[in-house]
Amino acid sequence: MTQEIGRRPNIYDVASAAGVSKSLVSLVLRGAPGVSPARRAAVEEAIERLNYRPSRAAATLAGNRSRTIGVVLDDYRNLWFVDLLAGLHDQLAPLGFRVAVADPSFNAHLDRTPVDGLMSLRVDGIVIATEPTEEMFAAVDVPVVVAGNRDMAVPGADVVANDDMMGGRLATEHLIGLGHREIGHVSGGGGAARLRAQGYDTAMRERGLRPHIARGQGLTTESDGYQAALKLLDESPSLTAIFAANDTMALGAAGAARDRGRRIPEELSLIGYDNSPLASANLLRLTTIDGRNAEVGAGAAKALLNRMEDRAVQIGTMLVEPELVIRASTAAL
Amino acid sequence: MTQEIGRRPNIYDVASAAGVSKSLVSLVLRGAPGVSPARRAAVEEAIERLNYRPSRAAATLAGNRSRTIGVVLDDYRNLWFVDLLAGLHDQLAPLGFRVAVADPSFNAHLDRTPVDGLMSLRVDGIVIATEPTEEMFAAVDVPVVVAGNRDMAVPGADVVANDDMMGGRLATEHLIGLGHREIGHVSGGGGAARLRAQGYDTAMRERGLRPHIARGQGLTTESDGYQAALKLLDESPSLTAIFAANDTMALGAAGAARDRGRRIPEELSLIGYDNSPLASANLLRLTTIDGRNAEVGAGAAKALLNRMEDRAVQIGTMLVEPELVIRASTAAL
DNA sequence: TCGTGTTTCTGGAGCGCTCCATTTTTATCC
DNA sequence: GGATAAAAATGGAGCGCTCCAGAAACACGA
Repeated sequence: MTQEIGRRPNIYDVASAAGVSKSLVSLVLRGAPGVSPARRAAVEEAIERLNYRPSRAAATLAGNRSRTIGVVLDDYRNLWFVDLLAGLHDQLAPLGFRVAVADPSFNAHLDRTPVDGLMSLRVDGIVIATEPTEEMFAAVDVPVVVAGNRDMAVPGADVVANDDMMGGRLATEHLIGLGHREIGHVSGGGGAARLRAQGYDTAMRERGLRPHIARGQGLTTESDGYQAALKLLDESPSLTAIFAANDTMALGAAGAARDRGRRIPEELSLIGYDNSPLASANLLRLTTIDGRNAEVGAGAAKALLNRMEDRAVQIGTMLVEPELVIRASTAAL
Repeated sequence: MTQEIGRRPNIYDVASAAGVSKSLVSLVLRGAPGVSPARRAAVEEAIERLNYRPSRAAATLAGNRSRTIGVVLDDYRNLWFVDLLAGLHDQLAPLGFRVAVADPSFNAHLDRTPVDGLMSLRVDGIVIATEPTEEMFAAVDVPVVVAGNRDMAVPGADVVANDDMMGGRLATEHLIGLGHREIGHVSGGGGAARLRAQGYDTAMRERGLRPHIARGQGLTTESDGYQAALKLLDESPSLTAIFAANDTMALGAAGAARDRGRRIPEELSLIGYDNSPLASANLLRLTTIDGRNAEVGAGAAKALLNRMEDRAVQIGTMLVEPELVIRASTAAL
């Protein structure tokens, strides 16, 4: 036994324990074809016996790639990303790729942007699931796709998103179809919110209805939704329905409705956006727009994979069609 | 210019651009003392000019440590982890450590447990913020702390958690103090829930009150809370208050109360646990127990740091005192 | 001016893998 | 059975850093 105690086993330890070369161990590790079943079994047995865990650092360094896709999130509290990650994961994991999320309150002491952190990890691709900024793209030479936001036309970066404008229209037309005419919109900061508002605005004007939009102080949090909805209800008491730019803001709007004594859906219809876990909560049973984030995630994965094979291929912008999910927060007037 | 195009700059490129040795660049990178200001500036300028991003893979491999702490989460939908991460981050980031979260729906294709993935990353420590299982500890030779769960007495692993039993008692005593006598408890799976139930049970029995505990089908989700609360309300209509094992289940319980026509807090007081972002939502204004997860995170970070310096030091179990946060979901009987 | 101590800087070795060219083994056919 | 092709296995080079021992530069008192 040449292995000293206290040292983590490496690929050579496994090789000698299995009676093969380190290269063969490497092949087994990567699931390469063309390894005889007998040797493969011997290597796997040795791995198990030694409790060997390959060093990703060494693999990344030697292979000049990490087989990891980085995801930049914005806020854990807004749960729209959960399905996005699931969609990414489902596509990527079978191909041996890992998904690494960059902490939203990212390691600012060490990097200027979350993307820096991912680049120093040598990720093979990046999904940006937050408002993109110019500086994020500064030092990136791997495929990038922006998910869920069509705001920024980044040369060379694909965009996969749900069609927010269509979703805004869908939500609004659902309410109009239920007989509502006085419909308010609770909006927030950011590109997706802007497009949703635009869809709302178009749908309203097409029917000759007057849009009422209130925007919260901050971005798209519950309290922003609460404040904006309060404003809407106070300034336009004749409103019979509210479309909120996302489910979290819809939760805020539901609070505002309760505080103004407006029962949902009897006295006020409410529709959200994202079909997040929150929307299915029994207290809300929120009618919402499902942006089909799992499919957005899957699309982002495919875009990345395409571009990793061939940098020239570009899908440009891919839009996923959103769907109306009717629950109990909207009712006929 | 010796740097070929198309290749990422490495430490040698920076060194020659700055007219120093690679070792000096390494020192600057790590913020080491004893580098003259002039050289430091030259190196930083070169880094900037070349858009250099150090390879963490190489640094990890060479240094035999990643300066990263891994966190194992269970479910992104249950937001109690948000403050925990913040607490960890605040302690660790100033010391140059990164925080890496292991995806809950972890890369099962590649690892047997989320911990495997972190070990192959060569993290310097691990925080387990989910139900620990035996196999998680199998191949781990770095400091581990279990956060938020006291269930498992793992030899050699510190435990930092809020005092769930005390919290359960606090919640129950708050309700008793408001005059409630018929108090139900909505519980869930997992060790923390068990302790909270125990605190509830003790507080009830001490006052000679009969405990009513309902447990959902699954673990601790909204729908588990909904079902359990429905059962409670239907089987014991005389209940005037419900203590839910966490805020997510309390959301479910609020739904059940609404569906049974019990207004909160007029006809039913409701108290949750965790003081998650959900609890402060205007619709709920949920009275809850704040487990002070940021402090739990900070404590976990300190425990890890201690043990990284000296493997023998052990804090054992550290309990953070929970606090009652009174909002609007509980009222005097 | 020179020695001595201190601060600053440097080159070499090596971390644990992957990739590639090459060698060895096995299978196939005449 | 031997030549040839295909499959399986191997050794060496090198990825980009950190760490360490030692060299160079500098400071200062005798």
